[in-house]
Amino acid sequence: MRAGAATHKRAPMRLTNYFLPLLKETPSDATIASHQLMLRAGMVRQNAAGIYTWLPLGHKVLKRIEQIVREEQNRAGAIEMLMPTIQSAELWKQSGRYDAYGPEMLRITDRHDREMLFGPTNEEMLTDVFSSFVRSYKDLPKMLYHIQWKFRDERRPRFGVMRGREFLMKDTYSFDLTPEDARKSYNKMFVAYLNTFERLGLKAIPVRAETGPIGGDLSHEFVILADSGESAVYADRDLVEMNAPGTDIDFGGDLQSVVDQRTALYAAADEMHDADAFAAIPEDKRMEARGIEVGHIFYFGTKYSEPFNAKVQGPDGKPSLVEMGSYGIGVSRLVGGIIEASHDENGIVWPASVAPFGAGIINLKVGDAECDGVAEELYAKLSEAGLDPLYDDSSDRGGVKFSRMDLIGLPYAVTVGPRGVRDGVVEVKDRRTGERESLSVEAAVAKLTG
RNA sequence: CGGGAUGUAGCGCAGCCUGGUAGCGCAUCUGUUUUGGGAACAGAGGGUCGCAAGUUCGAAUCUUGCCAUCCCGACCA
Repeated sequence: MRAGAATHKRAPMRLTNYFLPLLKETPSDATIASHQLMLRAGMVRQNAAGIYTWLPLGHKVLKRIEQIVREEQNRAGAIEMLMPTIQSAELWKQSGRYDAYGPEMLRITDRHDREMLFGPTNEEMLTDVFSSFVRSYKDLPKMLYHIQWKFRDERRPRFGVMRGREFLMKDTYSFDLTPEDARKSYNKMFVAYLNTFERLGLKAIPVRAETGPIGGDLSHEFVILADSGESAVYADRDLVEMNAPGTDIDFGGDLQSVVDQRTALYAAADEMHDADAFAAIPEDKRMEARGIEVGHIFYFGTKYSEPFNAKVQGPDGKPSLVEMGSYGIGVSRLVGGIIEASHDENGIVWPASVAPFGAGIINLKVGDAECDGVAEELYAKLSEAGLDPLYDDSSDRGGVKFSRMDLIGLPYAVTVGPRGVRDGVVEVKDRRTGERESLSVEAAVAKLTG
């Protein structure tokens, strides 16, 4: 993306050339804030229950989130690839999940009447690919991931993109020789997730999750705190206030202490909640909140390596099944999740890291040579600094422009009007705080890019 | 999948009970005046009333079936 920015030139993003179909009134189908705001801000359009078209503004945010997720996976040593959306039923029969999955799986037959399905996840497929190439323990450990659309035919899709049927997900799969090594992979993802969510402007906490037949403590859900969250979360306040380890952490080093530091503190969702353990926390540290699950990591041992006979030869010459784990992040769900965690009565408040545009430029008197000149100058300088501004060059009235910028939630709005221009200033408004200040063009650019 | 509700213009809704020319607000288009927080006036366009059968001289309205969407619950990134 960085490299692309230098070579990928495009015309200035003027609102009059953009495709931003806003809604003034809230569609009656939407009941939670993120869904309402995504529809009103022209980010998505529903095509069927739980299936959405990503309009330009929503698409930009989706891609920015995806890119942050990608960068942190790469940093942790995971390797990107891409598997298909449509899978053959054969693989799923081999793992036994073709029958186990039930009606949530969208089943399709092709023209030759072969059984296919729209993948709800990719354990089978990747284990199959992996086992067909890897023979030696020397090829381990490996973490492979892809970011791909998936489909789960939910009984009841709802909450817009937060619980859609078609959704974009990042899923990583780890392959190790021993359970001890698998824990190291698990720890890498644990840390990568903390850093990822912090970069996304979110407060995400790892909560203990059900581990299934494998047992152990190697399963965590990452939840973000928001009033509209679907499940109750109980946690030690110290955990919530803890910062992410930071992207300069050494993924080649021992991460156990970093993980222990967090898992030692109480945090659980409804299903795993232990009232006694929670009561043991000092009262002022106890926190009950609502949470939205945005990530899930877990170790599942040889559950899939067994049916696919994914074995490697160890140093002792003996073949052994690979130890696996899988690690998901709901990328499209995060778009809604971030809005749930960050909005106000006027609209969305994007964290700068995922905002569709870095700033908005509002020209209050389009056609006035001086205003046009200052707005163009601002646009050029902010673009030059890589801020990717959106220039509102429409002939709408001021009030319309202001409320529109508030709705789409860009971090800053810079207003250029005849009054300010006369005095050599523009007005910079911080979307989050609402603070406004009059600054010279140079000072405004410095403030936004500094 | 159980329970509840709704489908009428792009969006939000009224009309249905009691059958008789399909309406309102916003948005859109034209014109004039406006223009620093969702402008005013004048005019215009836009609808197989979710679909299909039925009852009737006549159905948005009554009956039956189907489809779609949403809400609450149980389950999931």
